[in-house]
Amino acid sequence: MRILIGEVKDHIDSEVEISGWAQNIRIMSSVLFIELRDVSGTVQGVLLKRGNEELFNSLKNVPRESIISITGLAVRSQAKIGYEVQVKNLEVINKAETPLPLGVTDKIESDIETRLENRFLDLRRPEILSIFKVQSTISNAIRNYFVQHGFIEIHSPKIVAAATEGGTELFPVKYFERNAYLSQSPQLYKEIMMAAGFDKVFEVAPAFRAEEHNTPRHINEFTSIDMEMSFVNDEDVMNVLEDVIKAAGKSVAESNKRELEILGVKTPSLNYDFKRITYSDYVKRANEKGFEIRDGEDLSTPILKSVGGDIKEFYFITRWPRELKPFYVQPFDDKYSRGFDLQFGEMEITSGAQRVHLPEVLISNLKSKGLNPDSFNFYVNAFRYGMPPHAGWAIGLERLTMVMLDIANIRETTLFPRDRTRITP
RNA sequence: GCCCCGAUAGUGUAGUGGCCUAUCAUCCGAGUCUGUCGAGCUCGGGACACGGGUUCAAAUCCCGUUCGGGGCGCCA
Repeated sequence: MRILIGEVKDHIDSEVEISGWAQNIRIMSSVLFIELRDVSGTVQGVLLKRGNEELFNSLKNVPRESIISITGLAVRSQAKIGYEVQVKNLEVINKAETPLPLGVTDKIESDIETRLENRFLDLRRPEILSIFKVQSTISNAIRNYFVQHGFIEIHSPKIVAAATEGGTELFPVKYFERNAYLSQSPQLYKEIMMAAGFDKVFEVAPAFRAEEHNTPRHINEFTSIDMEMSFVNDEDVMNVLEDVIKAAGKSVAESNKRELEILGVKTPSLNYDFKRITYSDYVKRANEKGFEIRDGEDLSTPILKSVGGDIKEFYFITRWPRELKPFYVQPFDDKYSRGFDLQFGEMEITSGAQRVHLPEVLISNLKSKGLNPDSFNFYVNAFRYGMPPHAGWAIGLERLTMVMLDIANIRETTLFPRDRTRITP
């Protein structure tokens, strides 16, 4: 029975079977060492030449990263980690070709381009694997939170007919004899679920944005963690969001000690109240820092970097001007809305809002954004026959992973990023 | 979409008009060495993105193409 390499330490002085990638084979005149790696770690196998000549000599032709299975005695030794496996039986299951397009254990760092082109090799590196182990913890912690709080998980369509918000470009797809688009957001559908009476829903799914952006924080397909709740306002869902982020941080701190160590990242400590800063206050701070921005203008990247750079923690920007937010965001007064963003420093992690629930407000908002309410009938109709007040938000999973692990490029927190020019692998 | 920068062995780099038959490391191959190390040592292998131009002479200067990185806009 194969055990994980990480479990070998629990089987000292007994026989173990381990399988994985031979990341390094060091051969001396009469003894050789094989470093074997699997998802749980690495261990060294030792083989003496005496009595094993044939096997010993055959290993001289086994390239790095070949798949090998070893059976042998786990013993304490002078190996760096304090124990090793004395090889009794060794099977070369699948030889790797040489040279590797990317050295898995080389001390030389490859460019992100080379790494993404050979992502399966890049992902073998413990640091890179650790990023995605942490990401798994984050999404599961958030999922658990929702499930424990009575949310219903939904799966909304990703092929849609209409734009969601107007602003963002969509990817067109051929849908038999008609034109359709890839969904940029489940926004309209999760609101319809409030009209359907589901009360609290969440969805973890891809979102597609056809913007030709070229930045370290945008990709064209990302994972959106969406939620929507009925009979609540913007403040309520901000509180839920704060709880959710803290639950994720706590879960990472508890279950990813080894990964954080490998990544050289401090355990996320979220033992503070997330500040609520109004948009207008943010504008004031920007002006104090020498930017010339009037109330009503969008917050530019340089402003977010400057003002947000002073706040190296999670915080909300609330009460955005109505004209900067989509039609479905509930007005606060004539000028401002009940829309908010969750930021970390300069980075927008979440966008949320209390939503419009009265059909006449929705229609007037659509018109004032230059959209035709008729083309949103499937959505507006849901508001005509009993739509509760509701609010919700959407987290960018890759961005949340970035800020939790202090990673600068979103491509690092995406398994196979889809950016302006990359659609393979 | 606009602006800036870049492309040299499998990988990461040095190179600033002749000293380039191109540096170093890693890697790959051959040999050597009973123990922890990023193991060592010896020998060998492998590259100037593509197309055009300037020049006696181009990896190096100019133009175009392709690809990549970054900034801005936009957003998660």
